[in-house]
Amino acid sequence: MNKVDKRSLKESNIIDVAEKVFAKRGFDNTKMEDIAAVLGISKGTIYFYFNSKENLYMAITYRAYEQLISLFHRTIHESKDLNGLETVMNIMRAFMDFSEEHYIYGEAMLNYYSFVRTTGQGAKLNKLTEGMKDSLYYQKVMSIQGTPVEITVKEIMRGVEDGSIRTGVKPQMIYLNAWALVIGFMKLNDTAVSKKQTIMKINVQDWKQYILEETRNMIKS
Amino acid sequence: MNKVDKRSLKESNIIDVAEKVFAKRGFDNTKMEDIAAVLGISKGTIYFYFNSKENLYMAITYRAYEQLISLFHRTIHESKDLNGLETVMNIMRAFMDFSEEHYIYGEAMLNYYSFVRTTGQGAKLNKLTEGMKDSLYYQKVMSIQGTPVEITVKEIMRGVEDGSIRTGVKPQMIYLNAWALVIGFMKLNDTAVSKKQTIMKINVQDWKQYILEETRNMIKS
Amino acid sequence: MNKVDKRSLKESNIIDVAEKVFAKRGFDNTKMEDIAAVLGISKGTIYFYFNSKENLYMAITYRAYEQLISLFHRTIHESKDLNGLETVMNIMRAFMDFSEEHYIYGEAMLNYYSFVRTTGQGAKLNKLTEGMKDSLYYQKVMSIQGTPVEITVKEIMRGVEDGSIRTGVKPQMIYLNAWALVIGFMKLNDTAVSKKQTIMKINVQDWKQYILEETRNMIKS
Amino acid sequence: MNKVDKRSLKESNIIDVAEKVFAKRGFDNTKMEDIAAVLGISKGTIYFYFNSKENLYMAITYRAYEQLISLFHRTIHESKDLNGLETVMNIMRAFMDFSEEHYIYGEAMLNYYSFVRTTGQGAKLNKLTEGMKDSLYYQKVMSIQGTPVEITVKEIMRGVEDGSIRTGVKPQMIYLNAWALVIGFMKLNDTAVSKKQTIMKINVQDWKQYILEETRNMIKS
DNA sequence: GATGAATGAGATTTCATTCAT
DNA sequence: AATGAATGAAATCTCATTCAT
Repeated sequence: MNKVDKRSLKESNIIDVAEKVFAKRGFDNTKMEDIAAVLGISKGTIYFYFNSKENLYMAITYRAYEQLISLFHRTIHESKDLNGLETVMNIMRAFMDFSEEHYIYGEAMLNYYSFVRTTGQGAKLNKLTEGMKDSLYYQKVMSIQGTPVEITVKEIMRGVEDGSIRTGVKPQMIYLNAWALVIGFMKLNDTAVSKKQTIMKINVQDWKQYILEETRNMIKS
Repeated sequence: MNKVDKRSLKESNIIDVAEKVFAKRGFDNTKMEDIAAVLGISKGTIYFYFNSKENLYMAITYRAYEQLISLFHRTIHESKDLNGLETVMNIMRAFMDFSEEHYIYGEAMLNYYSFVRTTGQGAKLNKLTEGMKDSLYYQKVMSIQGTPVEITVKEIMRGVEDGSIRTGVKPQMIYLNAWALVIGFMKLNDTAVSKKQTIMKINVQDWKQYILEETRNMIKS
Repeated sequence: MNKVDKRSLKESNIIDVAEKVFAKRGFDNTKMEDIAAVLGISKGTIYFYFNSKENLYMAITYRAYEQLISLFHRTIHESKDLNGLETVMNIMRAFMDFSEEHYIYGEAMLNYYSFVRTTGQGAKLNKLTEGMKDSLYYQKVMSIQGTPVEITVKEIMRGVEDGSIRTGVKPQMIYLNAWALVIGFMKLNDTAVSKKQTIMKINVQDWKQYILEETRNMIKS
Repeated sequence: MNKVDKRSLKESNIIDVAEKVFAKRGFDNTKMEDIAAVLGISKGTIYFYFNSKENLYMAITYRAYEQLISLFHRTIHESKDLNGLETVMNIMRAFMDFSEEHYIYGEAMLNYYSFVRTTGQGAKLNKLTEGMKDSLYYQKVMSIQGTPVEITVKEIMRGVEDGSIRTGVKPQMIYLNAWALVIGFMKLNDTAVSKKQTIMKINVQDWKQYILEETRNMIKS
């Protein structure tokens, strides 16, 4: 294994662990020490690979986007024989599963999105600070952050063209709404800690099913 | 003014300010000092009225629920001549406006809900710690936290009875879904900091309108 | 004793100690902890009074200038019956004694001077950083830092007028030269640590005497 | 090129760069990494050639003395037809130019001198620690550190003998005084960073001239 | 009731140095 | 010889909380 591979393998290992620890304790309540301890290495080593806690978090964010994008691509590929509506529904189902499985990814992407949208307000409102913008990972995320919408919007438009999705609603609106639903589902379900099966006496899987069905009704032509 | 009134007036003043400061900077990034400074009093005084930062936050949470409940009651009262569907839609609209106006309340209620639901998992994901459960405000919130669902569910059932709302979906499911949508709207819109008018090229008010319309379609009979 | 007095007394106590510790170990090698330990208080308390290590150092610098100025004033006052030359010589002798007694003051003033003169070069070359400029003490020092030269120059001019000091050399040049000599004397003698009586087989007090005599020869008319 | 030559060439390269970096940022603010980066090599390599940061600094100190000595020798050689006074003045001028050109050398020599003179006081005022004394470079510097004085003193004595320099002042005193002036000039001018032309409204080159003239007056017979 | 001084337990980050390869 | 990953011992600074007055 060459140096580059070795390095990125190690980085990857660190992210693997950091992900879990951040997911369990939250960003502010996680100490670099905690992550290092789980890894069995020293704090210094983490700083050798990532230059700050924020940057490490940003690396996770990058991975979140990468994985989401690849998930979307895979889903689209697998749905290539289906019409636009079915494809979009498959994407949304995949998105929900993804959020359930990787709470931290959902969080990270939301965080990034808010940060970018509200930045320049001065203070440190987010876990992210202005200085973050110089980080390499920040840049990398910036470059791919728009992809999920783009590719989904494309499928929505395909659905409109093939007549499976209704006209009159902007594709972005559909995406936004779906994302909001995923976020609300994730937050109320709080998949970070609990694997509780019910919420307000409603079975979580039933709810998920309901969300998908209603979304379908909402967008189908 | 008697002692009790004087005390609760002062408490109220502190909450007023704390609310704004927490809303602007977030819980972790807000120092007790910051709040004291805005109030023009000393940190010690805040501790005299509230015993900890968490408890102060819990007081805000309590107020959030109080206000939401009173808003729901008021809305129901004003809709007493309308059918169930219209009433429920008015409640939801009120909820969305409320979240837009008081981001921190939305946050606080969500936080509380997650905490209660996931507690005992050992994690300190939430801002709230186990010790919090002994707090007076925690107890107070506990006692009213179920009210918004309850009264909304009642209206949904009225709608089912009067034929304006479709049958076959549990009222709780409807509430849950609406709440999820409100949360997603609030988080993506991030009304804490920005007053941006658009998001992903979508006009925020249009989106709100769309959410309400679609929710109506989803639940009407 | 009122609050203000109490506070400034405490500040003064801290400076007293910090001065000695910085003098003994140097700025970089002194930990805030060291100073706190000698004072028998906690680090936090020092940060309560001074906001940073740099600012504490700046407070010492301010005191250095204050004391030097008051020394110069006192010397001038005591020399009011003497001619300009004698007065200037008394000032210089006082300056040398001052540097011998308070090495750290000499250092601090030199540091400040260099910082101001060379600032804007970007990097952290000095113990002082750019951020320092916002510090209250920095401002205070800025406002009095020119005084020693000014009042000395005035006496030099008096000497020129009363015929005791030669013409043809700018008063600032005389001051600069004297200061350089004081610095060189201080640095080679290194009065921070040693109380050695000789240097290169030369008796330190003889050397001091020599410096003063030669300076007199240099400037007398 | 044999091994020894190759090694010392490499060492020399490292010193070349280290010199500049230390000069620009100061000892404490310079990281080994910085030096390695400029050299385009790894930190490990620097440690292969020098055993510690201090030792590297000591190597610079050694070079400083070497170069100063060779400069003095050269100057004396070139002044062999002049009398003692002129020779001594040429030495001093050379010394001043040297300090202006290589601030770090002036610093390093002063540092070493202070360290040797004040050592055993327990303090860690200096950049140098007690452990340093075992270093090879420390020993090497020790062996030549007295040379500049010695050879200058010899010229001063020649001046006394040929009648160009006044009697009654110990040659060491003259050297000490000149060195002090060079140090003061260097520190106030702070030639490490600024190339400012004036200081306190005095033109730096005029001041240098003044220092030399006055020194001449001080020592000539 | 109110103040603000004091605390102390961290948290992030830095960096000289070591060492396996 | 050279590398660069890894360490670990600090050091600065923060802030919720306490408490004497």
